[in-house]
Amino acid sequence: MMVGKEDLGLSLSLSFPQNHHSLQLNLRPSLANSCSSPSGLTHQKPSWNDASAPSDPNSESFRAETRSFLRGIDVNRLPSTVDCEEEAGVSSPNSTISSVSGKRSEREGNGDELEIERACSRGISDEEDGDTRKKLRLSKDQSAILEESFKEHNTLNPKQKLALAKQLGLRPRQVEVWFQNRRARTKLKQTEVDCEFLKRCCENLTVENRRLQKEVHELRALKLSPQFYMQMTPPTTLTMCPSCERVAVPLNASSTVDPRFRQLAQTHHRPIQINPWAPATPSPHGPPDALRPRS
DNA sequence: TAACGGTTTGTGATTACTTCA
DNA sequence: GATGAAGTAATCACAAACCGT
Repeated sequence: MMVGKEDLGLSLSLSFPQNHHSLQLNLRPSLANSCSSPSGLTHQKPSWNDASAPSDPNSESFRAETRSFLRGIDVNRLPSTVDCEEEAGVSSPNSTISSVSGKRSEREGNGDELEIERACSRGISDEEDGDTRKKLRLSKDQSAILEESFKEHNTLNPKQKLALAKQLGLRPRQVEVWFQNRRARTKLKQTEVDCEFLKRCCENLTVENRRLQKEVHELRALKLSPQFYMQMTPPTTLTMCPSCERVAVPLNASSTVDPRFRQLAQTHHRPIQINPWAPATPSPHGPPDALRPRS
């Protein structure tokens, strides 16, 4: 994780436990790729139906062609002719160059929302008319407002989306995409946190398991010794440990008790460290949100 | 120290698929 | 069961930050 860089994205809704300063997220897919998803589904299928498109959508040459094709086209070019056509339901030969393309835009492309989209688009293209525009990056203010909104509700209803878009001077689709990405990345990060938590749980349970096995061994060894029965305190003096509900031997028990047994009795009621975030020292932090019992 | 090029990270956007009313 | 809206998962592409030379 970069230190000097602002983390506007994912830090707000996540509480990191002690000793867990940062988590590295590498969302970058392998470049050589063809990486199909684990489920074997293909996600690379382009949606254009242009007859001139390369035959194998997954081939490297196809990608190269696509890239070189896109290179001359501004990805963030705001809807001018092509996009307006798309809003009207006309399909583009290359949907990736349009920020309002696809099914979603078709369903959104009506009524007030469309009006706002058009208004926003007009406004921005006026500003950036002429030269090739770089990939859009939201301003700090825009990001901050989106973050605030996300903290309040991580999904938006259409009204909220429109209002937010209007407030930020963005298209509703952009707001929607921002929220989608934000949810996805929050979830991803939470998954990593949960994974880390479970790993620590597992480690602690392994340690505890070893300790208990050792204890069983020791008890078995004592059980085999005849002295064990002779020197045992009468059952009436046994008490129950309130925490672990095992039979405990009072520390002031008869001095005639086998010292090995007494030592065992004194040591076996150590508190069991349950909190995986603090294997050595007690931590005020509990488990990650996702692992807390939900009400 | 500045400049430069390669690498890594963050993020806007798209697409295919799933879920649910 | 069919359909459409809204969501998720996976991925791409690019800008910016980082880093070694």
